[in-house]
Amino acid sequence: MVTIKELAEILNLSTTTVSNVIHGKTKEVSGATIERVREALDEYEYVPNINASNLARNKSKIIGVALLARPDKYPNLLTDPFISEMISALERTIRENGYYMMIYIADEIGGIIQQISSWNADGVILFGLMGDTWKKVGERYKNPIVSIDCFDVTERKNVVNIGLRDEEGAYLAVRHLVRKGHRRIAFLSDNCHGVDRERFAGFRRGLQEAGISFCERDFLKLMLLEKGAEECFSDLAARSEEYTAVFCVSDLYAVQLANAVRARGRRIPEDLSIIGFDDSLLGRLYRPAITTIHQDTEMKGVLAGNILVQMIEEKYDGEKEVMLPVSLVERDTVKKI
Amino acid sequence: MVTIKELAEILNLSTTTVSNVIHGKTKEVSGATIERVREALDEYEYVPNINASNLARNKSKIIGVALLARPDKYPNLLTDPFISEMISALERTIRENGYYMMIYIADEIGGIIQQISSWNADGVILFGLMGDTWKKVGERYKNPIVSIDCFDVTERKNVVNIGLRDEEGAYLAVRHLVRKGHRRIAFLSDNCHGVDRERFAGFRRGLQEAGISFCERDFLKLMLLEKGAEECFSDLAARSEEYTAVFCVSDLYAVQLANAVRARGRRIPEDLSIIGFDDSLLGRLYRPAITTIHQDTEMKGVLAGNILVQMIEEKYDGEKEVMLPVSLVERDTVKKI
DNA sequence: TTGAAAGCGCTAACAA
DNA sequence: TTGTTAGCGCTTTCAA
Repeated sequence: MVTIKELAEILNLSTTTVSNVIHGKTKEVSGATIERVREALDEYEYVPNINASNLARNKSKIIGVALLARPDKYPNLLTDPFISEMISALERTIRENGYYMMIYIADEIGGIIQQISSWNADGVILFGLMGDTWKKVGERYKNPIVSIDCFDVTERKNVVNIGLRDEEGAYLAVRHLVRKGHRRIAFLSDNCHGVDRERFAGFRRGLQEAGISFCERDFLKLMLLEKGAEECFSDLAARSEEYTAVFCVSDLYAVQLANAVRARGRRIPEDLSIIGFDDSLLGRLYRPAITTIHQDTEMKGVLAGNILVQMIEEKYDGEKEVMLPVSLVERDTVKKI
Repeated sequence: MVTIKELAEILNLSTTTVSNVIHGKTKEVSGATIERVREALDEYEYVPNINASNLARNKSKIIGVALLARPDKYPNLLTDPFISEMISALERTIRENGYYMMIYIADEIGGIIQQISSWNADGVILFGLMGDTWKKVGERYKNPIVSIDCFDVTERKNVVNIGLRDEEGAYLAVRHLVRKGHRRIAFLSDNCHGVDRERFAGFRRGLQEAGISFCERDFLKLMLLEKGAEECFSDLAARSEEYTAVFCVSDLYAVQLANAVRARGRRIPEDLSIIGFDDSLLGRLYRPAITTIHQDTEMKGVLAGNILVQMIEEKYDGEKEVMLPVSLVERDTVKKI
């Protein structure tokens, strides 16, 4: 692989000149020289060494995408339809902006920051953080950050959060169920933090508005870590028989619950109504198609990518927090009773 | 961020010594010095600059994962359940081996090689190449390559392919259908290259063995690019009425076909039997669960990652081609007639 | 057991 | 319009 220096020698030019035409800074280069350099670049198949460039510029063109893997979730994070839809959009956006994506997955944020700093990533997209994890990041990483679905965002400059009206989404779901005549409604999730806390709040508000009381057992909690997914859902399917409807915090869960319920010989939605969240590919393709709260997952990725690039290039002047809208998508898993 | 040089000054040592203890080359360093350096590393929160290290070592610890995006497929490659399962396994394997994954997606291989060379990736995983695309890569990229599902692999050293008994898989599928009494069987795919060519061959062999003739119209060809997915599948669902069973080259397609068929008021498997390929999450969660040809997608990713790392570290002494087995998974979309 | 110094390939301030 | 040169932070050979 030729280097700029070698090229310069071959052409009897300085590295500066060669470097300049490579980068299109040709205002002060004569047409003839440009031509000569271009030809040589082509002939010798010059390929820039990004590491060297990064080192010299103290930039990297890398956008780190950090996913916090909660061990109680599925081990294959990228397999989750919601995550993969978002990552896919993110990847495309990053690439189209001329940056490179590097994915970091770990179960604690410290290691991630380490690696991101090591690579000198120009910016970071953070996903799945919750609580005070924030502080650690803010202290140790000084480049722009876009977080997705985070809360309690710090006041730090250079941090933008892309969120969703989670509370409203869950509220809409419950309201829909209530309007369809349901009053015995359960909430299904694996935790009560982050977005799920918001969704739970919206769920409660929906019940309250309808004058329905809530007690702890109405929270169908998934213990994915302790038992397998299979058993978990089977247990909850049994418990769900006390209800006429259950609100699930994701389409993935909705589908799995539906299967477990059907495995017990009950029908969806005749015997149990189910409503999901996300409007992911899985829920759309499943039959009966999952009634759900739509969020524009792709938009989340695109926005996150674009905003981060703008921040990196110091062109961003939008809000510190962007809240994406939600909407109800009526499909086939909610029955009027 | 402290640098090694600064640390060396602070400690009144040379950069060599500091670097040595950082890398555990402590055979020739006194215990006291080791202690002092370690403490300083900690106190000043030293973070290595990987770019500088890469430049000096002429290595990168980057494994490039190149996906060729065929424009006639879905735009969001990572959204395909099969791809995302594999990438997920790959990511984990790469990470566990101490490497970093960089994804490159493009619709032509030239650009991908460029970028991979630019980053000086230690090795590459190639996915979805077909035909002579191979040659280009072999000529221009000299580090180890692991390809997944490729054919006509070059004789070049340093190239290993992870394949699948695709032909056998399709054959098993057809044999299963035949044993269940089916004789009017269609083949559904979007193309006839790469793995799909093999699967088609296995399909033909299965028919032949059963003394069933094949004519061109039995190839249900998806034209995803020209029309939307919706319309495509709707068309093919109509055409499928001439058959009692169709073999789909992926579970994703199987599910979509099933939906289109059901949208026409026909039932699966009562009116049409469907068999898929991959055994992906989607097919497992769908109801009726898709009868399919299992391939160990996760294993593909894990193997690809591990073998590539071994090649990079010059420890690989296995075959140039690894063929993973397939098996039939009977679920609920094939009826005996 | 420790250190000096060259060099990895590129950028950019400055000089000519 | 073009060239000189000093880094960027780290590794590694060779010398002390």
